Amino acid sequence: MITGRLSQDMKIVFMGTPDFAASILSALFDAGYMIEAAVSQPDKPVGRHAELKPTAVKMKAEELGIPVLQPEKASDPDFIDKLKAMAPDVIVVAAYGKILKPELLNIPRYGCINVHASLLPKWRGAAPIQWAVIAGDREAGVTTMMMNEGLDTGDMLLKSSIPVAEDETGGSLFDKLAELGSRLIVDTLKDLSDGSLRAEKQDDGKATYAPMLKKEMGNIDWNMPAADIERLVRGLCPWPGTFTFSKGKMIKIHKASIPDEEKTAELCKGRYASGDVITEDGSIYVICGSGALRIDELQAEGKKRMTAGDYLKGNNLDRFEHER
RNA sequence: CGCGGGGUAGAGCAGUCCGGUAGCUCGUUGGGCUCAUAACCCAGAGGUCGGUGGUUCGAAUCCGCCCCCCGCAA
Repeated sequence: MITGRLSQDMKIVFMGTPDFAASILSALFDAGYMIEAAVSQPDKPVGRHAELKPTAVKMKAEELGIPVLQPEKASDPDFIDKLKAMAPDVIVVAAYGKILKPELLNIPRYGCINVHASLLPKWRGAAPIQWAVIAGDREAGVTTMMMNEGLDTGDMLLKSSIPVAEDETGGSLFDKLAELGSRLIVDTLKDLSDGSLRAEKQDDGKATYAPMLKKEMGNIDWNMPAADIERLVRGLCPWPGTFTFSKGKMIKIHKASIPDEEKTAELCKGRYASGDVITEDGSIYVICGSGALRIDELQAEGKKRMTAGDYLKGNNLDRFEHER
């Protein structure tokens, strides 16, 4: 493994917040880059007793001995001054979570490079990974780009893709893309120092958007086709999760699958309405707008996650509702 | 001090309000029936009822404190 001296001498400032970003930071460190500072969102109260929890990037940076900055606003004058004083050659941004102004984008000599977890221009925005799963994309990937003022609209540098597995979840794809992105950013910086990097404009006409995930998105509408619901369950797993209601109580759906055609035909033969539940032999089947869904793992209020079989040993179900 | 649910047999639950032999379903063990079975029938094993202190003749149950798990909200 040969890393050019020039690249190792590049001064980098990193900006990012969640796990995905922490992986990227880790990769840069392992590749031997000088990281002047890691910028992350302020700690937020999290958990059952509203304790302050450091971001994934902050924890990783502290572990690696990299100074951490957590400005309330990325446009904060003091913060901008500090960045300027560091005189970074490049700023690497991964899921930082805030729009960056030109004032900041123009600080580094080579500009700001973003690692985005989609094959741009597809899935611009906050939650590209989950949307790829929800939409049933056959392939997903990561793209590095030169940042501009828009939302993931910058010129693309390198791109890398992988197939989406049949049983892919938001979480599993997240892990794969974090790995892929880690390699891609290192390659990108290497090409940058080689001078072999070429930027390519995005085709705005083909752009799609991946808006931030909201809890409410996980409220299952049983009138939807079973296949769509199954993808939604996978895409929103493990966060924010999908759920439904039974007898006024919320039930989380952790894992679901599509029964084979024979089973589906048998289930849909009866006079059932969307949301009706059929239980047999330790399995839970729900009638959907079209087809039926088998619930494999679920969780009742105040209870732990369990298999359908375990749940049925002490509970019964007749219907799932869209509202409490 | 954000709101709330829960901890009872290997698993999932009931019983707690109104103290009085610890129960259900599944699993498990042995036996039976059957051409056969994951099906059916019979029998059995398996619990210091999260911990601890108190009230009581008597506590899973009532009261105090502690530990652990989980949902909501942020």
